[in-house]
Amino acid sequence: MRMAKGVEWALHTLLNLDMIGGGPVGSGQLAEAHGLSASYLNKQLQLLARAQLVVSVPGPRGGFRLARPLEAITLLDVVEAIEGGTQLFQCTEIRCCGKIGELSPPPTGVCAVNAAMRRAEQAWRQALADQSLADIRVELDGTPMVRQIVRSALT
Amino acid sequence: MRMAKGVEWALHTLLNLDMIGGGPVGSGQLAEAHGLSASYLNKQLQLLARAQLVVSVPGPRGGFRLARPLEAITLLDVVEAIEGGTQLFQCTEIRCCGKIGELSPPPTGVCAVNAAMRRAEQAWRQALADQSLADIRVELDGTPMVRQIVRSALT
DNA sequence: GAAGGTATACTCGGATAACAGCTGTCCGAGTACATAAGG
DNA sequence: CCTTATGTACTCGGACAGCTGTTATCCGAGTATACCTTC
Repeated sequence: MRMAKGVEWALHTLLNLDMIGGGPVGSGQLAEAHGLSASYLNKQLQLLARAQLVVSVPGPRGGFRLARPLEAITLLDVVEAIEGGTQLFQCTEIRCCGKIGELSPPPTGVCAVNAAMRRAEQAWRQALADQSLADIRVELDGTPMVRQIVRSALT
Repeated sequence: MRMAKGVEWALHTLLNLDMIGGGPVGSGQLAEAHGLSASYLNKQLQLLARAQLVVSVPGPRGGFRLARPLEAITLLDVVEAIEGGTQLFQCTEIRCCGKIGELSPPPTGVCAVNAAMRRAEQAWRQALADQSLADIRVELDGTPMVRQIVRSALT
């Protein structure tokens, strides 16, 4: 079980978009900034656009720009935009199959195993929702001249 | 991103092993209990045996039995036994690649994005570690005659 | 009748294919700009 | 000189292969049991 690489790409790219500020930036430039595949990064940016985290501008001088300030974008927003809203643990209801399933009466409540796993997953989602990209930007600002580097790399 | 199906199989199977109690049960019987593939469940049980959650008994009348009471088995134990101890978010250090990587000085601390994702993952692992299989058994005991059904299905 | 050896059947254990989803790439649709022609 | 039509180049957007990891299966190694032979 591993998170899609696109999540990492999206997070760094969103931070770069904020560092630049202003007009839209093409996926090609954003990819060169970190040595990524432009086409595949574009795919991830399309997912972010569908989730309304960025807005896409077609045509020359087009590209992507942030749809909201970083304060209004949580880690959960990005993860769900890239990965989709699916659950980590997907209950197959095997309690209803096989000999035990045949001998048991039709279950009424939620599977106890599923409930326990969802509780843990909920803690994860909550921790993701509690951190915004602005919080990460604060840590990044500790390193010197980040903004200048990003701006010179993306122009 | 989806958790391996084997985690669900392992959790239900561990609970069944406790309901039965006593002697070892073969993977074939455990698989029939929920209509699973015996060979593949056996693979998962081998992973549980390596993690010392169950002990395997070879030969006829052999099988698997719990190595510890359910109180001493957490959800995290099972997840890590099946999935391995790998992180959900694996940082590729793309901050060191591309134009930004070339222009930036060699980074000293941990990547801020990675740190934030690990914090959330830590919350998940903690929530998994806080729940033992005995807690799930308590919920299961609410449903009537679970033990009799499991025992009659596994004999 | 008892002891020992042997064959057997049943289990785990690991090595081997089949499938799905992530990863990466390509080409078409659409748009803003630049250019050139006409009034 | 200003306006307008047109061509062009650059962008997003979605459709198309490749590859890693999960899912599923099969066969060999090892052992307790049952049986048969022998004393």
